[in-house]
Amino acid sequence: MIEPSGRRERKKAATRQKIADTALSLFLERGYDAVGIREVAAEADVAVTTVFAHFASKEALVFERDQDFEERLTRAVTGRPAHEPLIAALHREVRALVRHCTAEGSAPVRRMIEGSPALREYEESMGLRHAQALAAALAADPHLSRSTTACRATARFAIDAYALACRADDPGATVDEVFRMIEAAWEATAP
Amino acid sequence: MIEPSGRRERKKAATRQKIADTALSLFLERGYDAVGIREVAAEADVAVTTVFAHFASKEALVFERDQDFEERLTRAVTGRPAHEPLIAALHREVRALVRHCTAEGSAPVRRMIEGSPALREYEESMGLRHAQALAAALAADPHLSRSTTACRATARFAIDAYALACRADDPGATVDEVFRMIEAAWEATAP
DNA sequence: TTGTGAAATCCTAACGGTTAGGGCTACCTT
DNA sequence: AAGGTAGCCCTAACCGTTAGGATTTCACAA
Repeated sequence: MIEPSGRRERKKAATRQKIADTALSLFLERGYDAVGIREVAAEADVAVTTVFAHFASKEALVFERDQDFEERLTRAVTGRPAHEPLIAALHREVRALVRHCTAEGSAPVRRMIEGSPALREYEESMGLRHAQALAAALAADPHLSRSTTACRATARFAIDAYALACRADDPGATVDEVFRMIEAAWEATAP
Repeated sequence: MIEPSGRRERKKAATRQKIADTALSLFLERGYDAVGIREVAAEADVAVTTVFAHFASKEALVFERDQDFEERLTRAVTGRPAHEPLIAALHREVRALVRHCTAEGSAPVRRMIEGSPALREYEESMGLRHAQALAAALAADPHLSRSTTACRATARFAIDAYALACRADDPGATVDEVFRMIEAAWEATAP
């Protein structure tokens, strides 16, 4: 449990970042399917096994920030101001996440994801994991005495809102509309 | 566009069924990951390429009835009695589907699915496809003048209900509870 | 009946993601 | 300064999947 202090950690992080950057730029340049793992490794000047030491799969190279996403989502619940209603906090955070993923610079990445079934599928299954984490956060909140089922359903609904909005013509409006539905669903579970 | 009359169709269906049956029984016997496609093919006495002529992937061998599922779901909407409210019809159908998948004999299959990340992921992405089909059916219903977003969200919520219920301790109660939420969400979108 | 086209199947070889095995080097700790 | 180990490397392989092209089997019409 000791925190190793320095160079090794930095080098590891640098290697990871270099792999992710190299991969993304190759993917964007020539297409996700057209670039192989062996090629990514060669271009990043590491061994294939090193790539898989840092990323669990080829798809994971594209969703480097996965971890952040989940943390932001759960923190939006656990760390919200004492008086703020749950759904409002969730709504705000999901809106921010959607803005992030529909921002100017993200368009080519989004196009790439939509263009590859493997990536779409992977993104969905990430959403699943995030929904589970969120459901756990909801269930742990002492201010919300709701059933496990209500927590799980609400968590999935929130992820649905995100997924729908990222692909919608008007992402902002979509988030708002779906959250009006979620609000009603949540109210319906009040004890 | 001619309907070929008989033997060829029957033989093809028989081959398909034999492959699916062989695969499922091998998977249940020795574990999904421990059985390779080459082995399934050998045991079913067909070529590997024939397996893939009938099933798009190894996972698809397990979800043979995929097509039925989607049809039942959309038909529950498009074919409901003229007076029956949408959510009630959906609720009824999802409850039936859940009962089907939590029935006595399905337990080993469920266990196998839950035990393999690849299968869980595949099932989720099937759900996605079904949600899209369902959303299209909702959008096409002339009696429900709701926004595209409302239709898409409701479709995903319904699939969520199914997914949650299949894994819940009390599947029936879970379906009912989540559908109370969906009902409220749907009402909130009334024009 | 037989010839013809097409569908279903087969075989082989390969491709691409992924992992096991085992070894080397550089860093951290003591 | 020495030992231990984390991070990295190489090679060879496994497994799902597909391309290519040959072969069989059936449906249908001449």
